[in-house]
Formats: sequence, C-alpha cells, structure tokens
Amino acid sequence: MKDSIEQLLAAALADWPDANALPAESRQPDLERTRDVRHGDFASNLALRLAKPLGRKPRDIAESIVARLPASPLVDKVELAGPGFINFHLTPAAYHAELRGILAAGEEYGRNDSGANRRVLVEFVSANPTGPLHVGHGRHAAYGATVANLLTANGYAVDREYYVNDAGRQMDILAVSLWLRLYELRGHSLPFPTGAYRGSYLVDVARECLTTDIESLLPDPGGLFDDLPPDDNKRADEFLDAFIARARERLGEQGFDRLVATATEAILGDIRNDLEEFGVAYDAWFSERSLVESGAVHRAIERVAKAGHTYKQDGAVWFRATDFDDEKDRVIIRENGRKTYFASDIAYHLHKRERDYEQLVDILGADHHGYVARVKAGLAAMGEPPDCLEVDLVQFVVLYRGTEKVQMSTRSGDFVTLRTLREEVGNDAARFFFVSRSNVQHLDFDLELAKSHSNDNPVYYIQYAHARVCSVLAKLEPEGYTWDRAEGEANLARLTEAHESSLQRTLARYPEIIALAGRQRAPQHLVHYLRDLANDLHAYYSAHPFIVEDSQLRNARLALIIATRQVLRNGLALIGVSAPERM
RNA sequence: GCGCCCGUAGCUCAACCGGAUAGAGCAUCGGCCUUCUAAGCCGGCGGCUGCAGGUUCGAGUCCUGCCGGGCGCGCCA
Repeated sequence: MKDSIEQLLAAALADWPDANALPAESRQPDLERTRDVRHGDFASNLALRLAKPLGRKPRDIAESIVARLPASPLVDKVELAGPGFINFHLTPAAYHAELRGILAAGEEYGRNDSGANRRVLVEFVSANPTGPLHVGHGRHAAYGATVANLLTANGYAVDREYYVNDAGRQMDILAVSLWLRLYELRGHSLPFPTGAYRGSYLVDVARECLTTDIESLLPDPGGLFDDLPPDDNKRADEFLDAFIARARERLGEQGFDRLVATATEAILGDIRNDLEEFGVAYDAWFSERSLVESGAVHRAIERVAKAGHTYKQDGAVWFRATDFDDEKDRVIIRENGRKTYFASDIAYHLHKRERDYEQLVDILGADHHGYVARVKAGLAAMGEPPDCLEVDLVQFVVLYRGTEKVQMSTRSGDFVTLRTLREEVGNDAARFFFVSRSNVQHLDFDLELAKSHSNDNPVYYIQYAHARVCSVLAKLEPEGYTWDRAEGEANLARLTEAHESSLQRTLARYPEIIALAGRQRAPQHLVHYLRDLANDLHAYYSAHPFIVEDSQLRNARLALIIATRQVLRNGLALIGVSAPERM
C-alpha cells in the first residue's frame, strides 16, 4: 500500500525538470504514516526538503508536485497542509484491496522481498559452554531469534548460528570442576580450587555422569593436591593451571580429553535443550575447536601476516589493528606460542565469509562493545569489507520480583537460569518481554508482571484478541451460519463504522512494521504494533456484534476479524509467541 | 583518565533519514456484564523529553559542553 503511494510520488518527480537538477538523494519520495487521521493516511515532507535547494517556497513546490501526481484508484484526495506537507487520503477501496490481500496471502502476508535472498548469518547467544544459560542469555536468544525471523520476513536468506567456545583453558577448568564434584559424590573430601566453577549445576551433571561408565576417570585421588602452589586469591590462576596439569598427568591426555568431552557435552546438551524448549532453533552449532583443528586459525593469521599487518614485539606476534581504526594493536600469538581468543575470532569471521555469507550479524552483550572495532579491523586486514559485519549489542537484564531486585551473582554460580525463568513465567511471556524493549535499553524484567494472568499483562492482551476471534468463529455453526468468504469480500463496502475503518487502517500498516522492525533490528516496533492491533480488535468487539442476521454485513465483518486474526498470528509467530484459540 | 551506550508522565517504556498537538501500559480516579469470553471496553488525571548553548523553516531526535547511570579499556575467555 505504501509502495503504491511512493510510486505515485516518484512518477510525479520523474520528468520534473526542476527536481532533476538535484542530487538523487534529495529526490527520494519520503513518505510516512500520519500520526493524526485528520492529516489523511500518508504524508510527504518532500516539498519542505526541496525548498532550500530549489530556492522556492515549500507550498509552491508542493503544488507543482501535486499537479503532476498521476490519478490512482487508491487515492481519494491529496491536500496541502501546514508548512508544505502533502497529505494523501486513501479511498475505502484501497483498504478493501488490502483486506483481500491478507486473506489471500495468509501466513505469507506482511513479507517482502527487499532482502533479495541475500545470505545473512545471524550469530547469537554463543554463551560459553561452562554452565547453564541465565536470564541475560534468554534476552539474547529471544532477540536474536526474532531479528532472524524479521530478516527472513524481509526476504533475506538467513541462517542462525551458535558459536561454541569449546577451545582453551575454560574447558579445562570446567573439566576439573566436574572431576572434583564426581570425587565428592564418591565420598572423597577434596579442596575445591578458588578459580574453578562452583555452581551447583555441576553437581547435578556429576550425578548424571555417575550413572555412566566413568570408572577409569576416577583413580584413587591420594596425593592429588600435593606440592601445588598456594590457592589464595592472588595466585588462584597459577594454582588452577598447576592443578589442571596434575589432572592431565593422572588421567593421561586421552583420559583428560574424555573428561573434557564429558563435561562439554553435558553442559552443551543442557543449553541446546533449553533453547529448543524456548522455541529458538539453530541451523548450526559452530565449534571453535574445529576451527583450531582444521588449521583455519593458523590460515587466518597467515593471511593477516602476508598482507603485512603483523609485527613481533616482546616475543609476541601483534596485529597492527591501529591501521584499521582500532584504538590499539592486538596480540594474536602470545609469547608462550598460544594463539589468543582474538585470533580465533577473526578466523571465525573469515570462515563465515568463506561460507558465502554476504552479511554477518553478531548479537552480543553490551560489554562486548570494545570488541567490534577489533574484529572489523581483522576483517579489513584480511581483505574483507568491514561493513559486512554488523554487531547489535544487547543491554543487560535486571530481574525484579515486584519492586524488589533479584540478585544475580555469576561468581557464586547462583544466578537465575533461563530454565527457571521459563518455568516460572512461561515461554510466551518470556519471549514477549525480552523483545518488547529496544536492545539498546537496559531491561527491567518483572517476574510478577510476566506471571500475572490479569489485565496487567500485555502478552495475554494480545493473545486474548486472537482467542476472541476464534471464539466468535466457533459460535457460528451453533447459530446455523458458516463464513462465506466470497460474500464477505464482495461486501467490504459495508464496513463503514469508525472502529472498522480504524481496524483496517491498522491492519494495512503491518507490512510497513515488518519492514521497519527488520531494517532497524527492532522487534519492539512489532510488539507495540500488535498491542495496537489487539486494542482495535477489542474495541471493535465491544462496540459491534459480528454475528448479525444481515448476511452481507455479517460476512464482511467476519472477513475483517479473520484478517485481523491472521495478522495477529503472523506477528506473534515472528516473536515466537503462541496464538491460542481459547483462553 | 580515554572510549561506547543510556537519561522522555509517579513507575516501565514507544516515538519510522529531523516533521504537524511527544504516545502506550501500569498506578490512580470515574463509568460499562440478561446480548459473540470483563484476561475486555469507554472516559479523567498526569510532561521544562537531565541541564545549558548551537545548527534550521522545524529538534526528544543532529552538534558542543556539563550533570547522572551502565559498560569497556589484558600476551583473560
């Protein structure tokens, strides 16, 4: 609908000598929905913007443009208003066509092909597999999944990926943490290193493991802690490294690898299951270790080095990131010969490009903002356009129970997990709340509100609108009626009530919202829209009966509410919230 | 200290490349169930958009400075 009006404006400009002298940018149609119905349906500020470059009065320009507008069955009248706005009032027929479009397109309604099937990889959550997902990861999951859905709806070829950080020291720490819990369950009283993962979830994992065959991983622990450096706060890392080395000795490389694998699989299995239950699906779980083992990290470093962007200093290999707009140079190979995490990162992003993804979307925590310039610099150094990477930062979540802040301490391992949250408030409320705020804003998540089955809760408000339509349709048959779509579509002109106009207007905005929310990676636009749509439906429901004797009117009204149900369903599907038929 | 992000109604938040009278929900006050689900509808109250300048036809939105909050500045991951 909006496209059609934009085309009219473009046509008016096409052969207008005055405007053709101007740069293409200032000649964009630039059309937006009006805020006030008295200003019509769409408004353009084109004349205001052209006033300066043309050196003419905005209203004069607006008049010239209006005079050149081609006639259209969609447009009822065009008015000049205010300082030089061009307001378009659409015909009822324009909205009737949109309604038929909804009914015809069904679940496809609202999609567009602006993405031109370009390949996009959305990477999100990617939490380290060292413990269960917490509430913050839940926000990432909900946001990432919805952004991916929105990109799909805008015609991109989207893949979703989880980067598994299964290489490096943290996995060793996880392994020995689990190991010690296993010994504990076997009745051995052993010290627990300061730097190990203390979370109670590992005790649960250990309990599971005891039911499998892990005897060979639990030799007599006698003397296990002898001759290690002191485990005080200052030297916790040193102690842990020594202890890991000790574990390696005791178990042998093969045994230790098995311990690591056991721990990783258990944690990752839990994460996968959690996300799956949350309705968040991935196309790939990409292993960092596979990147190391395949030599991809090595190759990425070579590539940067061959291009002349590295140097040696203090025994380490540095990447000259400052040549590519980063604030300082970065180490890629440490003095001890080990590659840094950053080396894996640029290799990973290069690998994404090698898999033919045109655009890379990373959804990261706000604490990663320093990392963006670094990875872009790495891409640039490898000859990839840095703009192919887009990083959307998600701010933190603060949990409340009513007005009381719920403490979340990661250090002790006692934080609110995503699983706990889902059990308490349900998937629908969690998915909804997580995407109802802009990702750049901190999110206050009120458990009480999300749980409440009352009119306080916006999730139910929207779902209820959907259920209400279903409920009306269920009443049809007992009353001796069936919906006649053809008769409904033929009599849309009978929809003359103010509520009916308003609902039609809101419905027709849906494709614009999908485009907007997709373009801005901003699901909250969709959430607010669905709230508006539900509001229109509820108001209409309260004001007018749908099942009336007059079959033309009845079927027209049913067409309207069925179209509404379709759009509610489509929108809820994008944010991963169910559309119940009954509540 | 330097860098990034955020400050909008009592609370939680919207506001599409700068556009017309800054919008919702909650809270609060008042109406509406013999009629398709009251998890609903209708109405009232509530604002110096942190502060001070600047840019322009027009600023919550852009620029500068200040104030307040969050995060980041490792040969950690």
